[in-house]
Amino acid sequence: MVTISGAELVVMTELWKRPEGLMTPEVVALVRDGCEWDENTIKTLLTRLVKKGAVEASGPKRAYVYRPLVTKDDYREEAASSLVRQLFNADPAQLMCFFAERSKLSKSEIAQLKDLLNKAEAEK
Amino acid sequence: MVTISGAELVVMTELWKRPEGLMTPEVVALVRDGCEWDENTIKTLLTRLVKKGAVEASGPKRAYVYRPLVTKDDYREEAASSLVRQLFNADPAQLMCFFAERSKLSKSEIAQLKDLLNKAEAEK
DNA sequence: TTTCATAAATTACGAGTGTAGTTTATGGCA
DNA sequence: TGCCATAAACTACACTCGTAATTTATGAAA
Repeated sequence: MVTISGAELVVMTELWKRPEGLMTPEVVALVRDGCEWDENTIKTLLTRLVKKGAVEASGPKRAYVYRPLVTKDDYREEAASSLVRQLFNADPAQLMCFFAERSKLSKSEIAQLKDLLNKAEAEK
Repeated sequence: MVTISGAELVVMTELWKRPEGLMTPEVVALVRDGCEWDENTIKTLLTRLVKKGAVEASGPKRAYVYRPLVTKDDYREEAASSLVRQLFNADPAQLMCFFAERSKLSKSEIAQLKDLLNKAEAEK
């Protein structure tokens, strides 16, 4: 149950894209590509993520390699469950209906989803 | 884009259940039914919600009636979109797939969803 | 009319967040 | 071998949040 704040999530997102691990300048460059944060800001976020246990910093001093400890899938699970709990009566189906009704899904997405639902049904 | 914090959301949830409006003691009682917060805590949350514009306090002094200004549906939309943006590549279909794969949906829920998808498809 | 219960407002306070500036330590280059 | 760039650590600061305690104002009861 590591909590990741909004700004921290932006950094995590880059780390998730490079599971091999990244060094400070790379993280800074990647994050900077999407926003205007100061280098120090990004370093602060990295440090906080390490302190929280969401990221590990390994390797020699002055040349740390940062890697996510919390996986994207785990975090998705946590965040999605929390949303469902708070706003959709803890019932995932309600969230899905909500989206099915109001999202403009493409034909192929609809087909894909029906396929997944058929599989889920078959596994019962 | 009114932001509603976690604790505030608990209060909003009760207000959403009674759109007619509630007076302080009622809000306190309803919220207290689900948790152990101090009365003052709940009043603080109400005040903050009013200041944020998420709730209106109308009526005579010392007998305010509180009503949600932000609808539950709007807030669901905002929260769900934000989750999708941050963690699912801004693509609702990805969130739905995520749930379709890992949630234990009941047979009837699956049927309901397929039905909704068929309708969405027909409307294209 | 004075008092009391209590609704509303004000104040509190530590932890977390967004957003950096400042200081320190050090590996590599001149 | 001394200096500099810079990685990492430390400090900052206003704002939000969770969680209340305190103060003020007032309608109703005595």
